[in-house]
Amino acid sequence: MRATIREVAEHAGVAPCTVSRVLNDHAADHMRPETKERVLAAIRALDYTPVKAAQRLRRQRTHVLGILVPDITNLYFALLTRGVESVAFERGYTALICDSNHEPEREARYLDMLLAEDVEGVLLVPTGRPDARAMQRLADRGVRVILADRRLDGFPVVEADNRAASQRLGEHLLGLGYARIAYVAGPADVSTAEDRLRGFRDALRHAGKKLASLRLGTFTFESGFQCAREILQREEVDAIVAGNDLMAFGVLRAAEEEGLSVPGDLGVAGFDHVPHVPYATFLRPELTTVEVPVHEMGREAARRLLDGEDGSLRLTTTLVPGGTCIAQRSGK
Amino acid sequence: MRATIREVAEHAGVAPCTVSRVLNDHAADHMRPETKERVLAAIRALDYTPVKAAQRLRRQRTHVLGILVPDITNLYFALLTRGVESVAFERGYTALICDSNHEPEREARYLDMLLAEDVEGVLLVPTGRPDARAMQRLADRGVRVILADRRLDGFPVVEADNRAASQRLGEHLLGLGYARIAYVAGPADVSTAEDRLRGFRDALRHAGKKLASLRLGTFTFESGFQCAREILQREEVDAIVAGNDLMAFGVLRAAEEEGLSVPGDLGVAGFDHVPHVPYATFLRPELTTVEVPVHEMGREAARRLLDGEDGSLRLTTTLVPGGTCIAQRSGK
DNA sequence: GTGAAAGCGCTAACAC
DNA sequence: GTGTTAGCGCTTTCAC
Repeated sequence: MRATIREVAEHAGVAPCTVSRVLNDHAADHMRPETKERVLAAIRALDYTPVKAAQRLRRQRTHVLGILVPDITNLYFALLTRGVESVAFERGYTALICDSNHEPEREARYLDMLLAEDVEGVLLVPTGRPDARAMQRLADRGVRVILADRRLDGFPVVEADNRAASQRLGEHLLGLGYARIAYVAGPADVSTAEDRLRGFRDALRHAGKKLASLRLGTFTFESGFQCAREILQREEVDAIVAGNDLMAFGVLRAAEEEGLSVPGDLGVAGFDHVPHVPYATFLRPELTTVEVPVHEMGREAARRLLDGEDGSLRLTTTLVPGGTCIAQRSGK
Repeated sequence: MRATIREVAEHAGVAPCTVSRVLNDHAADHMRPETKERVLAAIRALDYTPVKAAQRLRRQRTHVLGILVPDITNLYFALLTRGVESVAFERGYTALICDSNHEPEREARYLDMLLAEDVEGVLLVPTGRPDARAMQRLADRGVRVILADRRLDGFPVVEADNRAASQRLGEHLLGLGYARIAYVAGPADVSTAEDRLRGFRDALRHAGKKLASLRLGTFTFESGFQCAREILQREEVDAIVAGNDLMAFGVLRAAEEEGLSVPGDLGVAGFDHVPHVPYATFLRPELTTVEVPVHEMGREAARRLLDGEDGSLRLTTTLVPGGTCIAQRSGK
C-alpha cells in the first residue's frame, strides 16, 4: 500500500540512494537537474513519505523532544508547553507531551518512557520530588534535560528572577504603607515558591520588619482560600501576599467571605500574572502581581535544548501594580 | 555506550531472539525459568532499553497517537488533550502534541507531519477550514482520525449534545421571563457554534419568538466584549446569550462598562462551563451555562481511536443555572 | 526450548 | 553523477 524508497527509485529509473539524496538535499548541486526532476515526479506520483522509524534507526537521531509538566491544564504550564512546541515546530522537531499530574511516580514512568523513545532532549518541570534513579538513567544515557521554572541540583534551568522580583514586590507593598503582612507560600520543595518567599522576606528584613504570618499552600485556588481564611480568622493583618496568582484569587475569595473590602480593609498581591490572562480586564479587583514571561521561558528552554547550550538562564519579570493595593486605588 | 540486544544476549549466553522473547513475553511458558532469569539479569546489568525505532521498523506499528488542537493554552482544549494523554498513558501509547494556532496552513503541515510519523491515530479538533488534501492523504494511508468537539463530513466525532442542550438553555431563559434575547454566536464554520445557535433558535421558535439580535464572534473574550457592546449601544434587549463562556465573560465586562447590573438590568448566559474552572467559586456573578464534559470527551475519543471503533458519539451535558439570570437571584 | 537467518526501510561509505 | 553494498537494532519465521 505504502510506497518505499525502492519503489520510488524503480519508478524513476534510478537507485534508492539517489532518491535518498534528493530527499535529504545531499549533493543536490552535483546532480543532473533532469534526474532530480524524475525523482521528484516519482515521489509525487507515488505519494511517497519516508518512514521515520527507518530514518531514525539509520541516522541514530530522532529529532524528538519530550515535554514533561505537572499539569497541562494549568495555564502556566500550558503556556510553557506552547513555547516549547512552537520552537520544536519551527525546527522540524516532534514534541511528545507528558503530564505527571504532580505525581513523582508518574513522572518517573514518563522519564523512562522518554528514555525509551530516544528523545534528544527533555523539557522538565519537575514535581516536588523527582525520582533520582530515573533522572540518573537519563543522565547516564546522555539525554539532555533542561528544567523550566523550577530548579534541581545538577541541571540547567530557565527560570524567572523570582527572588529579586519578590523583593521588589515586598518593597512596593511596604512603600504603600502596609505593615502587618501575611504570606501564603507555595510548596516547600518547589524552588519557585522558596525563592519568592525568600525575596519577600529580604524586603521585610531590609526594612527591619518580619512577616506577620506564614502559611504553606499548594499553589492551588483552594489552598489559597483555606490559608487566607485561617489567617483572617485568627490574626490581625493588613495585607496577604500569595506565592502565585491562583492562590491570590483564593485569598480574594476568602476576603469576600469575611466581608472585607479589597484594598480598603485588606491589601492582596499575587505572583506570575498568568492564570487569568483571558479575564485580566474582567476580574475585579485587579490583582497586584509580578508578570512572569512563561511562554518566553518555554521558547528559550527549547532553544537551549536544541542548540546544546548547557548554562542556566534567568529571565526578567515585571511588577504589575493592580487595584488590590491602596495606592493604586487612591491614585486612580 | 548504549547496550543492544546482541550484547544482552552475549552477556546472558543466549541468542538475541531469546532476549526478544523475554522482552515481549513470547512463549514465556515454554522457556526454562533459568534462561529467562539469566536474560533478565543481563538486561538489568547492562541497563538495556530496546530501541523504539528498530521495534517500530520491524513491527510495522508505532503505538503513537497525534493530538492536534487549535490552541493548547485554551483550557477547553487543554482538558481535551489531557483526556487523550491519560488514556494513551494507560495503554502504553505515546502522544505527540500539535497546536495549529487556529491556522489551517499550520494544521495542514502538522497533519503531514503526523502522517510522516506513522501515527496510528489522530485526535483532531479542526480549525474552521481544514486542508482537504491533507485530510485526504491521511485517509488514503488509512490513518485513523477522530474528531473531538467539532464535526467534519466523513469523520467520526465525539461531541456534546450542543443543539439539544442549547435548546434547553433557551427554554430555561424563556421560562425566567426573558423576552428580547440577543445571541453572540461562535464562528460560522465551527459546528459547535452552529449547533448551539440552532438549538437556541429551536427553543425560541417553539415559543413563537425570534432572536432580538445576532452577532458573530470568534469564541474569544475580546469578541464577546465587542459584540455585546455593539448590541447594548444600539438595541433594546433584556438578555445576551453567548456561544461559549469566554465570550460570556466579555459580555459581562461590556455590561459592567455600560453600567448595567447583572441580572438586574440584563440576563447573561454562556456555554461550556470550562474556562473558569479554578475560579468557578470566585467569579461574580456566577454564569448561567451548560457544562460540557470535555475531559471525558477526550478520553472517549482516545478510547475509540485505540479500540478501532468507527462510530460517532454524543455526550450528555448539564444545565448549570448561575446567578446571572433573574430567577436564580430572586430565588436565593 | 533455543538458535540461525532474513529483512523491516533507510542512509552513507565506497566504488566506478 | 549515480549505483552497489552493508548495516542501523529489532522480531519472526523456520529449523533442530
